[in-house]
Amino acid sequence: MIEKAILKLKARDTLSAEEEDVLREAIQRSEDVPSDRILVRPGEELSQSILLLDGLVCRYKDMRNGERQIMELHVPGDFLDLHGFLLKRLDHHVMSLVPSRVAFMPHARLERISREHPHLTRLLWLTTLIDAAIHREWLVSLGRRTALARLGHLFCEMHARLCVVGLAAPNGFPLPITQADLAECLGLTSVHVNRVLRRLREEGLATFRDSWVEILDSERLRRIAEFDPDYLQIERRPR
Amino acid sequence: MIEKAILKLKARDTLSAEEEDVLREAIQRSEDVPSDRILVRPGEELSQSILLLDGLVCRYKDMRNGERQIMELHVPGDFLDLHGFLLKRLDHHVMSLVPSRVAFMPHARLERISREHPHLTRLLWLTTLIDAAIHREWLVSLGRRTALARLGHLFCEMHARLCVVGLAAPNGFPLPITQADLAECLGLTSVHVNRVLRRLREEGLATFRDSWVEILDSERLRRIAEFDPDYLQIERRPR
DNA sequence: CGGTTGCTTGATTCGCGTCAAATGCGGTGG
DNA sequence: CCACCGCATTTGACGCGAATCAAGCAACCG
Repeated sequence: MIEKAILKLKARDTLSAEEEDVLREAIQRSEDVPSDRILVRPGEELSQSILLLDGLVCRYKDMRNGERQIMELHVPGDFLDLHGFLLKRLDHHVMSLVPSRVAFMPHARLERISREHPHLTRLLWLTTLIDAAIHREWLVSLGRRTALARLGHLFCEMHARLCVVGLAAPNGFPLPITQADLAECLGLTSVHVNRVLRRLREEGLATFRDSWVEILDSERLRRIAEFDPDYLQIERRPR
Repeated sequence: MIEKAILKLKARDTLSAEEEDVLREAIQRSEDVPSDRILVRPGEELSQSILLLDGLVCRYKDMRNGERQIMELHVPGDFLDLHGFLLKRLDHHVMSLVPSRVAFMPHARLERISREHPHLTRLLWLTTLIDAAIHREWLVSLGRRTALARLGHLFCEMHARLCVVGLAAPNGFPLPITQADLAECLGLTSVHVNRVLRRLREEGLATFRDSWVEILDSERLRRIAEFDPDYLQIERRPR
């Protein structure tokens, strides 16, 4: 059930059989959620964290005028609100973008893991550090990259992350969201995202149709987007 | 020596005398560094983490064309690269913006803390989660706020964070950086930052002169910037 | 089928960038 | 003591990238 989360951890360090068991046992139950379901609201008191088993989920903040900024797209194997274990209240929304499947881990279990399994705790901590690294890379996108590079970078990132959990093809991956959703990730409008997608297509870099991203020229796309996957920490080493 | 770090933790949870001792003992030595000194380079193998005792330090990434994006400003009491404990290599630079004083904590000590002091470990983990929360708020700034609101939000954030460690006045705080540095935080140019600072001044919201930010109308500034301090988690509660 | 949602495209506007030059000021050395 | 320099700040003129406004189209669906 939580195989993708295990894959994600094993891409960063070795995981003992015992640690794997502890994780499996900490999962309480799983549940299907429809599209556009808000899973966590800002300020809500939390007593469990949510693991994404299948689907696509985002975290976002909204502004007074109704605009949104999506801060991360979550793929299967990601914890959606592991930071809620210590923050207790989130500063943002967590929402499904497509019908998804999630599982729950009570904070009491996480607390016990933090007492009894230091190495596993460090690995969980690590996953929140990778989230922060993704935030930082998005900061660079919003602050310094052109719209074309932003889109290209997002495509490269999602491809790399989906590869880790076995959900990407060699040159493409599913991305079942609208152009408006993309705009909310990238700090743009949907109209401009549409124009930039056309340019990516016309220049033979990538296409986005029928909820699928096809990367046509990976080499050139990475160069234009200045994509360097180091920040994703996809490297097995003792942590 | 590490009083400000203690203050920072105590603003989020209670810290036992024993935990405080453990922290003090884990500090190896301290050192003065001049302005503009690079403390950590991306990719460099790390074996210790750095705590900022005094001064001002930033983390940034740079682009091929020489532009920079600053991702966080660090105030005394902050760890500069606690995430390096598990990441082992950073994806960005850490650089002093003014003459500063830092202290070092070997990763071996952190590893031991993670084995022997679960609650203290959770508090250290928490500080990295607060860094991530700051990243998220900056994402909203760069993605959705106007230049005026970005500047206002940064001023509000720095004031709140400096208050925690006792370095702010009721309506102002030291900010010894250039307008060009501000621009690199905010995804703007120094020319535009200059114009927007003028507007903040003319509208009676805030001033920035002689390395000092004076907040003239806190109420209105917060409303314009849509600043809500919840994301900084300045609240004592069990973690 | 009428209504909704997402995509596409054109015309226009505007916030911020770019380029350039002037001003101010602390530091330095003759 | 003053000429000079380097750096940060300030201001103006102009240009560009993305937003805004608006309209048309295709697919889906109850």
